[in-house]
Amino acid sequence: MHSKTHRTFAIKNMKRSLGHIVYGKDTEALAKFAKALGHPTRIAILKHLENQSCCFTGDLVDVFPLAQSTISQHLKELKNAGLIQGELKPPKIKYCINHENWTMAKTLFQEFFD
Amino acid sequence: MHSKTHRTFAIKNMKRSLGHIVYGKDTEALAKFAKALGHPTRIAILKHLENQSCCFTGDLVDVFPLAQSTISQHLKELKNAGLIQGELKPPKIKYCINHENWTMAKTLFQEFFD
DNA sequence: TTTGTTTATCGCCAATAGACGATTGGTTTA
DNA sequence: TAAACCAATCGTCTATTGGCGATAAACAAA
Repeated sequence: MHSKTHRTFAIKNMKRSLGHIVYGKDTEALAKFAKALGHPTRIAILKHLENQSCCFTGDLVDVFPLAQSTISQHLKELKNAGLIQGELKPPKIKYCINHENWTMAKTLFQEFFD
Repeated sequence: MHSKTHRTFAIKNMKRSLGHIVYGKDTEALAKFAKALGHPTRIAILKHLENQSCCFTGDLVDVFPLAQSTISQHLKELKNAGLIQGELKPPKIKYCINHENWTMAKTLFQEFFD
């Protein structure tokens, strides 16, 4: 019944995390965005995208002293968080800010900081 | 000379990360704040602090279904990021938002999102 | 001084993250 | 078809994170 990845616990120790805690939707969403922003390379990539409006993976490989696979990995995480989107522009892939989610993130941070 | 925690590399493979990349101050700062916000429990703790204005570790242990040591760890990370500060109020410790850095973070996110 | 209360730290473990090189897959162009 | 190009994915490695219980440290009160 329990997920194999989590320990069981004695009843008298209840209150301990059973798997994981569920937070409000906004809390989860904000944490997800923040996590994606929690690496300087990804911040830098996004700043670059804001200037260029769009760009290709190859451009970034030239800009940052990182392996192509590493850049690709960061782009994947930004995409998973919904902050960017990739458009097939053969033979390249054009990455742009996802403005809808960008606005959502902006609003969430705004509200959070009052 | 190199930190032991980083590989060396062949000269012909230059362009690879020598230890780590140095980004602009704002980029680093923003990533650091974002990283601290990158866990829903820490978001929830901060929201709680915003409401309460201040609180003790013990209060949080009652609010969240997490071990005292886990809460303490999250508080430590928030403190390291500068988002909160602890005031000795024996025998307890009162945690509050660090308003100076809070404002700095707010501004950085604001600027980042345009 | 001893006891109780509160919080931080330690040690451990599983899971995740971040970096790399190498390989694969898809699309053009020769 | 073959060759070239670009980006994603795979496999591996190390470091970090997040959780826990147990222990230590700090201080108040008895």
